Amino acid sequence: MQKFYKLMSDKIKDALLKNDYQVNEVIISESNRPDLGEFQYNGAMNLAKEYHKNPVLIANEIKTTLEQDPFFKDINVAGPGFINLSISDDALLKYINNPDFSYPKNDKLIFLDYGGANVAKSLHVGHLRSANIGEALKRLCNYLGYNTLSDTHLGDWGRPLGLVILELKKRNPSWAYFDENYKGEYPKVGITSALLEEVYPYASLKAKEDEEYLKEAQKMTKSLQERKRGIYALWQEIMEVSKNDIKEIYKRLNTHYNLYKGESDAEKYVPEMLLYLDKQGVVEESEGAKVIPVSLPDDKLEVPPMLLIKSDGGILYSTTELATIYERMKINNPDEIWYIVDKRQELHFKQVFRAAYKSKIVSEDKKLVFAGFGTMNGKDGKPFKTRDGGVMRLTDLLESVKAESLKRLNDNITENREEIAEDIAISTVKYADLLPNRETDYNFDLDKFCSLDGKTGPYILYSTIRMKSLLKKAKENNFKYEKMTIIKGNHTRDLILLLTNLDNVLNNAFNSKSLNDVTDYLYKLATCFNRFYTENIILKETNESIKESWLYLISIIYKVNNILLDILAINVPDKM
RNA sequence: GUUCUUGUAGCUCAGUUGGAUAGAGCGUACGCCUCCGACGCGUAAGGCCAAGGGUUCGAUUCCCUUCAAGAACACCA
Repeated sequence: MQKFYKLMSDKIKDALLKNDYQVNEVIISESNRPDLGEFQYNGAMNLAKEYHKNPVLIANEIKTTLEQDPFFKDINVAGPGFINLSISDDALLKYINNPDFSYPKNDKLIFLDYGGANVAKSLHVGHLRSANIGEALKRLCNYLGYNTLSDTHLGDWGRPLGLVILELKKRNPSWAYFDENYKGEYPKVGITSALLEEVYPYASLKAKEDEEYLKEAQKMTKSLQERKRGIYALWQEIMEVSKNDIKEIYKRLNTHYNLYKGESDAEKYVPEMLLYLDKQGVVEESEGAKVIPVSLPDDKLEVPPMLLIKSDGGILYSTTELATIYERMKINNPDEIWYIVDKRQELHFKQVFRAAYKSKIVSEDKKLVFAGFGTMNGKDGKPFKTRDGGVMRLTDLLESVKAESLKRLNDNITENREEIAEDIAISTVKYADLLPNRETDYNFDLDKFCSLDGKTGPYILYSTIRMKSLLKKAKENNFKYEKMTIIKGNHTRDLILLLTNLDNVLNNAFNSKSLNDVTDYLYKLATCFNRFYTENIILKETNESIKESWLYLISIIYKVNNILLDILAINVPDKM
C-alpha cells in the first residue's frame, strides 16, 4: 500500500478535479480539532480566493464527492471552510496490514561533511553535535534511497601540528626524525595519544607567551608544509595514532565515515586549483593579497572577498576549504555537499560557496548546503567549560553521562551492566542533542538528560524494550500476530493514525536537515504506546482476534521504533 | 558601528507555503500496582506568543518601528 497521506491527498485531488477545481498540491494535516475529525484539509479557503466563491460552498462540494468513497468514515465542514476527515476502520486495517516503509533507490549522491576533528587535539564537546546530526542525516539519506559519502575532514595541516612537532623536538632532539642527515626508514618513536593531548596545550600556551617559540613554530609549520622528509615522517606517525584515537571516540557515538580525509589531502590540490582559478579570471589583487570578490549587488551586508593567498604568500582556511570542494568534485562528483558545522561559520562558507560557483568549480545544478547548528552550552547557558576554564573533552562528557547512567541502572540487572550503561549513555546524549531544532543553542544538563522521565533517551529505550519483551513473551506463549483484523481498545486507533505520519516526519527531517521531528515523533510513539499498554491487558486478552490484532500492531510500532532509532544511530540494549 | 539570528507557561523548548480553542517536557498539586516491566499511566493549575503599529475574512507566523539578548564582520582555524 502506498504512503497514507499520498493516498488521501490523491483522493482529495480527484474530488477537486471532479468539481472543476485545479490545484497543484493538496496538503492534509493531522487535525488540531480531534473532536471534529482525524485529519483536516484547509484548501477550500484558498480556492475561494482564486475562484471567487464561498469557501463553505466549495468545501461542501468536495465533501459530497468524497462521501461516496468508503475510505472515509466521516466528513464534515466547519467554520469558514475547514474540511474534517475521519477514516473508516477498513481503510485503516488495509493500511496497517500492508504498510510501506521502504523508499526506492535513486542515483543522487549526497556528500556529507561533518565531524571536523583536529589531529593532535582530543575531541571536545563542540564536536558532539556535528557528529550526531551528520551521522543521523547520512543514515536518513540512505534510508530515503540516496547514495551518500561522508568525510570527517580532519584539521591536520595547520599551525597546531607545527607546535606539536616543535615541542616534541625540544624534548627529544635525538629522534631520527630530526636528524637532517638521516637516510632510510625512520624508526617509530611510539607516539601516544596521551602524549599528544599533553603536548599540544602546553605548546599552544607557550607560543602565546614566548615570541621566539612562536617563530620557531611557524618555521616548523613551514617545514611540514614543504614536506621535509623527517618532519613529514613524524607527522605521519602522529596522524596514524591520532586518527585511530579519533575513530575510537566516534565509534562510541556509532559514527563512521567513508573517508577520513583532511586539509593535508586538499592542500595537494591547491597549486592545480590556483592555476585553474587564474584561468577562470576570478582572482584579484587586494592590499597585497590575492582574493576572489564574491559580493553581489543586492547584498545588504557587503560580503567581503574570499581570501585566497595572504600577502606573505601563505594560504588560508578558505583556500583549503575551496580546494577541498575542488578535490571532491574531481574525485567524487557529488550532486550535493552538505556541511554540518557550527552556524557561526556561515559567513565563511557563504564566501567559499560563492567562490566555488563563480569559478565554476561547482556547476549551478549542484547544491552546496550549509547546515549550521547551534552551540551546546553549559547548564547556565554560557559556553561549556570545565572547572578550570578549559574546554571539556568529549570522552569526559561521555564518561560522566555513563557514570550517571550506571548509578541509575536498575539493581536487579546483574549482567553486562557496563555495556548497558554505555548504550543508555549514548542514547541520552544523542537524544538530548537531536531534540532541539538544529539551529537552536541548547544547554547541557546532566540530571535532566539522564532522567527516565520526559523526552529523554532512556524513556525511549525503556518503551522500546517494553515492546520487545512483550513480543518475546507472546512468542514464548505461541501467540500468533500475523495480521490486524479489528480495531478495539483504548488508543489502538491513535497508534495506527500516528503510524500514518511516518513518511511526513522523515521527509520533513530531510528537507529541514534537522532531526527534531524524528525525536519528537519517537516520543509520541512511546507515550502513545505506553498509554495503550496500561489501558489494555494484552497477553491476558481472551478474545483471540483482538489479542492478535494488538500484538500485530505492537510489532509494527516496534519495527518503526527500530527504524528511527537506527537513523539516529542509537543502540537498544536487551534490558535496562 | 553594520548585518544577521533569537524573544512563546515558573524553567527548557516545539510550532513546515497565514487557519478553528497556541502545544510538549520538567517542575508543582492530587490520584492509579494481589494483573504483560510503576524506569509506567491519569487529572489539574499555569499564556497580552517581548512591546507598538500595518497588511486581510483571519497573524505566534508576513511587513515596519522600538526594546532586549546572542552571533558574524579579509591576512587565525
